Amino acid sequence: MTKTFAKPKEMAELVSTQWVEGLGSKAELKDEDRAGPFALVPALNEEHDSAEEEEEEEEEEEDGEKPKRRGPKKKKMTKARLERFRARRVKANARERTRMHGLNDALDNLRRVMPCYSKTQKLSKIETLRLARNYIWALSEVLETGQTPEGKSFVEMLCKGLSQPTSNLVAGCLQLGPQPLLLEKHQEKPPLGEGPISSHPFSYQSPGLPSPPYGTMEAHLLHLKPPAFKSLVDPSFGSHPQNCSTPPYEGPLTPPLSVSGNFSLKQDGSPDLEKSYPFVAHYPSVGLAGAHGHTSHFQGTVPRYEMPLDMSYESYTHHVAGPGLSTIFNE
DNA sequence: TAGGCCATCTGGTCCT
DNA sequence: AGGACCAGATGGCCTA
Repeated sequence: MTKTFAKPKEMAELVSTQWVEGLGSKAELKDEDRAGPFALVPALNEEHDSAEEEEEEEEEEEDGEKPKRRGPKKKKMTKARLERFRARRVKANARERTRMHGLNDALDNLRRVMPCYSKTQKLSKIETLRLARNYIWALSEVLETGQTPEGKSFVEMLCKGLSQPTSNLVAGCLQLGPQPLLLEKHQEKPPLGEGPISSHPFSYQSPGLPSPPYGTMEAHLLHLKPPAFKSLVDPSFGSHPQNCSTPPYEGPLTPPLSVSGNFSLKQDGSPDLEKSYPFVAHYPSVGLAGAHGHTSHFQGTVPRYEMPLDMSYESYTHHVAGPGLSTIFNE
């Protein structure tokens, strides 16, 4: 990143004060290298060159009649060695940057499949890893028990060990608050296609409810880029021709999963898409709940949008979000 | 202003 | 020898 070199003037000043003694302390080395491109500008290094030349002269003298020093012989930093060292360091730095960028890309891909994802409100690295751990754990529970935990406990599972702001973010994204949920089953389901849109059963927004921290639900939906679960089943997916960095993730951002239960089936075994999951959730503002300006109370009815196992992601998004948004999903 | 987060540089270690 | 990986150090940016 160019961030480090955002202040060329300061960098030039740094460079002008370094490298008087060849390989100096770590701090000196670092400052020099931090100068990056500037270190390679001859004009900035003139005085260092002269210092190095002196060293070379000293080395020549040593070969003469001067008494030899005791102890391990320190290799002098000749101009050539210095240049080799610098070139090596520059290359190593570039590799390290690339490596870290690959790591960050991978982390970003991980963020995208978390239950709450926002380009604008990115989870920190450590919180992403913690949430991922919890998410895996929660999904494993679902697989093992065959039952999806009730909404509140699912959020609790997800938020275990997370910081308060992140917990609030997750709860906000899932439209569940840190307060106990009051479940009611008398609310009417909104008509499919008219009502609120959900890309993820957790990230439902009722009409009149506060927007998710990342903005409107539609804005959130714009992040979605299926092909459905392709990366999970296609071994060839993920090969990257150029370098070892993680390939860009193009799968679904968050696998649909029901808060209220597993994929519900009608009596004939066909997927029941009509069921809704009504509840009233209260979550008053808590200390840090305003991490993303999401501190209000809400009440709502959450439709039970679940993707049946035998349904393609495209059909699912079409069904849930209507033709318009499913076009966005599947473009 | 302190603290959290991040990008980058660096030297050490291990491996090929 | 050179690359990958790692952890420590450092400084910048942002926010409460």
